[in-house]
Amino acid sequence: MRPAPTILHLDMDAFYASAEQAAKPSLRGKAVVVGGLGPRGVVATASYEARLLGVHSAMPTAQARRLAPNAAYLVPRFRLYRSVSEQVMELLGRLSPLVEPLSLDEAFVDLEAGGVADDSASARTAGERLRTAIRAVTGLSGSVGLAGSKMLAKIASEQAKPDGLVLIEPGTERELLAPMPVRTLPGVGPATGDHLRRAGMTTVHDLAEAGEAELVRLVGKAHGHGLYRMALGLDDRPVVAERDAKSVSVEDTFDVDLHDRVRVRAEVERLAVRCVERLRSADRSGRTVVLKVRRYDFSTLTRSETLRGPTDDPTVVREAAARLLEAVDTTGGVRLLGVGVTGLADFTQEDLFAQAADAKKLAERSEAPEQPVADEAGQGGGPAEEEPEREAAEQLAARRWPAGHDVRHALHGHGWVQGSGVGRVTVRFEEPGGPVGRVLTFRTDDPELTPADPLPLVRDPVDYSSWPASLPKSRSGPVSATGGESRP
DNA sequence: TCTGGGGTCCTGCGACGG
DNA sequence: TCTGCCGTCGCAGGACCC
Repeated sequence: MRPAPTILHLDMDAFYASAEQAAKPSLRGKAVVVGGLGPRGVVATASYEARLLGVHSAMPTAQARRLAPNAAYLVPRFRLYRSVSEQVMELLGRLSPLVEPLSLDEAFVDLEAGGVADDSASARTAGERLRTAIRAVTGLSGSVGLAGSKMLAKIASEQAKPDGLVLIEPGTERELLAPMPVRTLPGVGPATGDHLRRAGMTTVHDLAEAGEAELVRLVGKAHGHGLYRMALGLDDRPVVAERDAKSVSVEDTFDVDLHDRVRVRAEVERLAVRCVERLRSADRSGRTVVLKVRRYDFSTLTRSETLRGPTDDPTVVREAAARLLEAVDTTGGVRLLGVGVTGLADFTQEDLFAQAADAKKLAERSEAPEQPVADEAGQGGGPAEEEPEREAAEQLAARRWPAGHDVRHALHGHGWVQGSGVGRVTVRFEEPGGPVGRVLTFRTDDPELTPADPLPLVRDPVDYSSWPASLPKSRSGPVSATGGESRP
């Protein structure tokens, strides 16, 4: 059986960096790095210009700065990326009712469910039209992979990057995969890759040759079985449209390790409250509270506690997290703290009284006198140890004027923050689609200057409300995504 | 010069109940 | 009553992904 190329994988090219370049005309064609800018930040996305200099995702920002000292360094603006992502996902939804988003910039589409005929030419047409539509609506480019399975479609889009389309013809899968490094296969990361290499396997061909039993012996049952099938080009995982989240968590890495136990506890409680806010905004509750601690030496441990029933009560989660912390040795310093909730349930009326009573009993049993902890809410929550006042003021300004964020000036109009420091903020006044703008500097407390919302990347978007009008349909095609029945 | 934040899934182990 | 077996649950850690 040769699966027809009806799975489409879309991957937006260097998504965050491209969105920033589109939003900021002066950055077009320049090296742009989006990521954490603090001393412990890492790169989320580098523009292709920055990649040429050796910068890549997950690299410490400090290292990127050495490689690309003249690149533009920007903090991520998820609101902007999310709005662009929604535009893209809407186009995908018009192609097929079966769309599986993997992240803001990636998704699988089941073309068959969208009634696209199951031949290569039709798939290719759909893919090219999608790329054209995405560019028209968002101003950005995306790469498309087409194949008979998710795995192969993803590999195809990887090959298509940047700004291309690759279709894997049915029947060529094994031949294509054979010479590829094992790391190409989804689920093979650094550890498994090393493991396999030590066993003498470096290519997908090697895996297929080794056989299922050997792979299971090496990497375990589930993984080995899956790996063997993938090596043969077999992957029948369906495109799944909706998936419920299984956990909610928040975590913070601190610029400087935390040593003060009181401060550590205060941070844990702050995180617990943030976590519950997220939980509640998703209308969920959860039963297991997880505390995560990364120590000074990067060793990470988790401690969890399962409650009697699901909760979305901040007090219950906060107290559980604090109890879990009691059992953790933090001498030496803490680099990261996280609080999460798993065992999610749709919010239901729960046994609040029993829960609160339980928490109280446990608290009494631990005998630890409740230390009054200062409420962090008013302190700006900066993850750093005590600092001189001036530095604190600087940090406050940096938070108010993050690099890359939009601003509006009463006189000069819309712009973005190029940088801030020593009581000054430098702004470039330009808009998406416009000419490169000029740079002006203001006091950080200039009353004329206010933070602003991002502008749309495309000013006069083409009307794609009836897209796609006439994609090749299969004769038995169910319905078009726009709802009209496809009757002969 | 180090290594973010948000997730998912799997494995191994001990406890527990039938 | 004791023992073995089995399935399930809770917990901790590891690997992986974007």
